[in-house]
Amino acid sequence: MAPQETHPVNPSVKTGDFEIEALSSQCAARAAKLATARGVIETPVFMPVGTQGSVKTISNEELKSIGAQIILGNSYHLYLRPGTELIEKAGGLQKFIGWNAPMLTDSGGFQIFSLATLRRIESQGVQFQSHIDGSKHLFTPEKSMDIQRSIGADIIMCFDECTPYPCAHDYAARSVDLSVEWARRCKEYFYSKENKYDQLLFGIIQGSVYQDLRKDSALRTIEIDFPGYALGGLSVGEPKEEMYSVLRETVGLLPKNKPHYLMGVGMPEDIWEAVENGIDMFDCVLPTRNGRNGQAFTSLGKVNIRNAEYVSDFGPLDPECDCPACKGYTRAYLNHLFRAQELLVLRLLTLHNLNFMIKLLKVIRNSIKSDNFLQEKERFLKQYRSREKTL
RNA sequence: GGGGGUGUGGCAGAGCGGUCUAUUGCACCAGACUGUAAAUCUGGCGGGCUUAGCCCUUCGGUGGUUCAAAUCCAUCCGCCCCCA
Repeated sequence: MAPQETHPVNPSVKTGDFEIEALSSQCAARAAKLATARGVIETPVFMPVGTQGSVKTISNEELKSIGAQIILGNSYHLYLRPGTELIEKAGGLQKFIGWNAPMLTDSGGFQIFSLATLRRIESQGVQFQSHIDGSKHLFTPEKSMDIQRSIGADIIMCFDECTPYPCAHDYAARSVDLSVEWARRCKEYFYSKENKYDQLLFGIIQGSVYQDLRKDSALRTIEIDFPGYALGGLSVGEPKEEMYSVLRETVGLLPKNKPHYLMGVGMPEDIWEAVENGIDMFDCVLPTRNGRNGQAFTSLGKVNIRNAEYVSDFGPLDPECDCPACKGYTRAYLNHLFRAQELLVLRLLTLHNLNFMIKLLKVIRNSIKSDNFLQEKERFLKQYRSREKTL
């Protein structure tokens, strides 16, 4: 394969184009195509998370084989290791890891939440103490832009503060001010330099679970103007109803002709709910992390493959699934592998879960195009919840 | 034949007079995980009940000493090591 000399944008498609193919007549769901420098993404889409430049346990070929269109990387983690210098030397992250398709990087904003004990928010940015060696690193909006420019993903995110749950209203309000100001700085700084990889910079809406703050954040972020908008600070521990209620009130405020990305979500039921309200893009660690922890998402609900009930269950993990784990192996064997701590099971469950999510989004997309989204949602959820344990 | 050691809950292994249903690890049984500090974490793990508590039964067997024994004594049974 010949190395790419410049960014491989297809000259016939303008990066950032968001072509809506179908709108549901029943709700705000839509099916669309988003053009990025390294390819067009069909939405709604699920994006596997590969924090350190790798979707844990899964090869690029396998990702392709299950239909992954775009994967995530993370600024904080990749900046610490292997470092932006090396990634630049390699010709960008995609070349470095051998993924010749779209990528998106998170800004480090989530680490403000997840590494709360290892950082301090200051006026200019956030002082992180490396979880690897304890060294200190100041992340500013400008720094995050520099990192993400070096990494070179097709979609990059504004540096924001992902607030925790619960979060007091006045804190959340000040945090919205901060994230809006940072978004302004991100945009200004990012476009002050050459956009070498033709990257798309998305803005992020915050405001915790408060509708007034969400609205304020949305309007002010839209005012700055980005090619795409994300909802952040959700699925951080709040009750589902809180998240759903924010979705109902906030997604409608976003420009209809631009992609809507719900960060960090999620569970199958959350994804239906979000698409119904107009979300186009999702990322979540659940398929990969839960897979490694023995939990599979199946058409019949969640399955903890470690459990005793599967010791001699010689059926497939998910009878409706066509993934390698379901086609070639039994629940009993997967259970055995998990008990014996054989690494194969981590790969098989991860592959299955990712396949499940990607296929789910395909089903959702098709249901929008055939305009029976709500019926499909009901059908899916009924089956998905059919074996839920009732007490 | 002589000498020494040891037997604890599924396994390994602490405890060596009261605070012991008995540390810990493994195994086992469940649960959690949502822009990844995660192949991780949490809970349970003798029996029963009116289950944030109460009752009963456990530390090879038996019998003692003691107000009180997994812990001390005697004896029986089993296992291990060294010398001959």
